[in-house]
Amino acid sequence: MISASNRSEAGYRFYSDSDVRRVEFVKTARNTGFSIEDIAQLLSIRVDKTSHSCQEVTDITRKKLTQVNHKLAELQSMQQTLELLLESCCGGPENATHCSIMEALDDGLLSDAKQDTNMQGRKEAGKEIGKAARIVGS
Amino acid sequence: MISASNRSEAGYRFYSDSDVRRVEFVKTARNTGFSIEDIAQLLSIRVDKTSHSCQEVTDITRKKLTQVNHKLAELQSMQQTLELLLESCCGGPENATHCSIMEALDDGLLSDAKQDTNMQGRKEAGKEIGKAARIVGS
DNA sequence: ATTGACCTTAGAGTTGACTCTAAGCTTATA
DNA sequence: TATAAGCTTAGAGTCAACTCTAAGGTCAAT
Repeated sequence: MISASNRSEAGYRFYSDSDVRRVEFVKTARNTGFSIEDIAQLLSIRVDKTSHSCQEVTDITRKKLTQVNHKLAELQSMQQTLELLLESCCGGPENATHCSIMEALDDGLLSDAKQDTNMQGRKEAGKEIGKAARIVGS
Repeated sequence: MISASNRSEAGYRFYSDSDVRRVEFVKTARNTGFSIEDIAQLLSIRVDKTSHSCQEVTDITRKKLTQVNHKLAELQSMQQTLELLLESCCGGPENATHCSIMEALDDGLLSDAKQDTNMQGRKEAGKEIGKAARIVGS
């Protein structure tokens, strides 16, 4: 993606100004949140702008924005939950027998029944313990 | 982390109610954003609450919140940038020769000089192309 | 000329959290 | 009592983006 355009006799790379500009482009795109693969696409557009449309570029950008928004929603929900948990717990040196964080986790955070937000990428959050789960007393 | 407490003669797992409660605990923690490792810690507290303090629990929680907040900041910055980019580009079928997204990436998004926000986890964002980079014209 | 810093390639290892496979045994049901 | 569905273990593979290593060659400054 950032190969040098020519080499010394011994094979050392030489970077032209335009190579450097390419690298800067990559860094900027990286900072903007684009993945390596996205950037490969953007670069291939960059080297031949005339045969690519603005739409292609906005498609990539919009897709990324959608992902970012999704992740943001997840994180905001986590943030809220974590803040609530922290508010509820004394955080002191006493033992955790009645720790309200532990209790909340035990009780499935019943307050705000968020479910499966987060869960990065997992399709089905894994199947449940199968078929009524051979559950036995206690 | 979620081993069954006993087995059938043939080795099939039997899950007791308390095993199931443990699994629910894990799921809730997962939904809250805790990593597998965090959860292992929380579980070890859970099984013997008397020898762990509330502080240990809040430490784990606060650490996670810090991470979440950090990631949130990154994502918010990305979101803003991506939105700006999308606003600036026509997104039409015309070729990308003057695409303002491409231009913005070329110019390092000079508007709001964000730097190294994002860059997930990379220590130093990789060293620069070494020592003035053997740059040569063009 | 020596030398220390730096470059080259290639490949392996890491992280975190999965997902998939295979071979073979067990179970509940029809 | 067949039999399909489901369980067991163990290990390999996947994803994304690094990070590290090694062996050997090169370059620039002293």
